[in-house]
Amino acid sequence: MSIHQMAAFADTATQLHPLVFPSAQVQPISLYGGDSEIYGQGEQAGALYQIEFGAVRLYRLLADGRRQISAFHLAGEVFGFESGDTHHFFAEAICATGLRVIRPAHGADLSRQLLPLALKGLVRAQEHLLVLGRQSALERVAAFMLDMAERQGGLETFDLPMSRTDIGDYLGLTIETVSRIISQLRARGIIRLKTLRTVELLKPNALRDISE
Amino acid sequence: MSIHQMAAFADTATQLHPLVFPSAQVQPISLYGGDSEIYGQGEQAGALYQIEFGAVRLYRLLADGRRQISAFHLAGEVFGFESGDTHHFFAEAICATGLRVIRPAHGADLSRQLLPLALKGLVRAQEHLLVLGRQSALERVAAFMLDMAERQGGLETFDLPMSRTDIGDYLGLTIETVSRIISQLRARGIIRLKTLRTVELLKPNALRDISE
DNA sequence: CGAGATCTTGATCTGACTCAAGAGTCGTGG
DNA sequence: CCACGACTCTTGAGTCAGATCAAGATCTCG
Repeated sequence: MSIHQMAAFADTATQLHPLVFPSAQVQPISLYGGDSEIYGQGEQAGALYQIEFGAVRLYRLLADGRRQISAFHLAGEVFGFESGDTHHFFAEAICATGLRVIRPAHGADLSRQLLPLALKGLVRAQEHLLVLGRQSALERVAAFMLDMAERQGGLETFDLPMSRTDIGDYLGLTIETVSRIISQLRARGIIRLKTLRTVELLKPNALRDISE
Repeated sequence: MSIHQMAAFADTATQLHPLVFPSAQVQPISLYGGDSEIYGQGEQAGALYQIEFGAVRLYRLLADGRRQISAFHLAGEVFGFESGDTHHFFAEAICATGLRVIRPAHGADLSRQLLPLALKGLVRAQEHLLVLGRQSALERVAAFMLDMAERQGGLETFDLPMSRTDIGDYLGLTIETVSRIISQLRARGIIRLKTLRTVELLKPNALRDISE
């Protein structure tokens, strides 16, 4: 999608999962190209971001460049809330992405709205700990495919907006291992790739069996 | 500590980090022996728990028994808040533990008090994702030792209330690997074990170098 | 002091990583 | 519309960190 197409789309975009933020200033949609930074670790926090279209990765880096993506966020989801007043992570658009920026009015109390989001994120992160700590490469990729399918409406065909490198950095695997496992799932007739980034689930239950 | 000693201590225990929960019923301290369940996955949630003394593990299980401890909680900390109305994890006392149970009054809104705790937990969990996804066994154990030391006041000597098995299930390692790494840190003069569960940091900066 | 649990150490194995080519895909410009 | 070039993805061969299997050693507590 070109920047021009993005701008045209943004004009007509509707708020997918409307959030009621009283006494907060909801700005028009900001556009981000692929691989562009939304905020960086250490930056001043404060705004919230709701994804209108596109996808976002949140990640941390080690000094030597090792990267762990802690979460992907898709259309409709909200991110950007922090503990303390600075960001603990990097946020980047994965592909062409439109964000609705919400800047709470000074002194406004959004805890009622944010608590459910924070708790949801906490459960998600803790479940991901189980994947990274205790599951095999095959189990990780299977669980990832199911998660992406469910978050895109549960259809049998869905997109992977992110690269194999991103998937590896999310699952704690190398790009080669991710690729090998995808090939294996393909060879076993469990998934089919319509394109490199479009997956068709042929046997979703086989994936469920694998990921336990 | 026997149950009698626990009871005697509980009578005089003070609330370490008092939380103000208006319109919530704060009950007397409940006592738990080592390895006793506080709540289970799927149980009705609702109460909050503040640790007066002792330590707690939160964990999830896979069908075949693999376990991932998502967090340890020490004296003064609060746990038990959930997304939705059922628990997503198991909570167990690690050793003799006293808990102050807080049951919010029906309809009470604690989001203002809980949001900072949930956000803190979220950052903690996401940082732990980096450890599990991208760090070596040596880096994991080093980071764990530093974390435990800091959370017990930053002294050079601190306790490990949990077993090697617990540490392994928290760090995504086997008990043998944890033991080997501890032996290696000992051989390098970085730590000393006063007892099996009491660690003395001889070179905390060496640990910091290892864990980056 | 003794028995069971917990922890340590050794030997071997293996799943995932690393290094190294190739193949495929996609956007660009002629 | 096609051809080029760069990037992403796949596949193969060899290696290694951590798992597994198997004893021992040490600790704890009755």
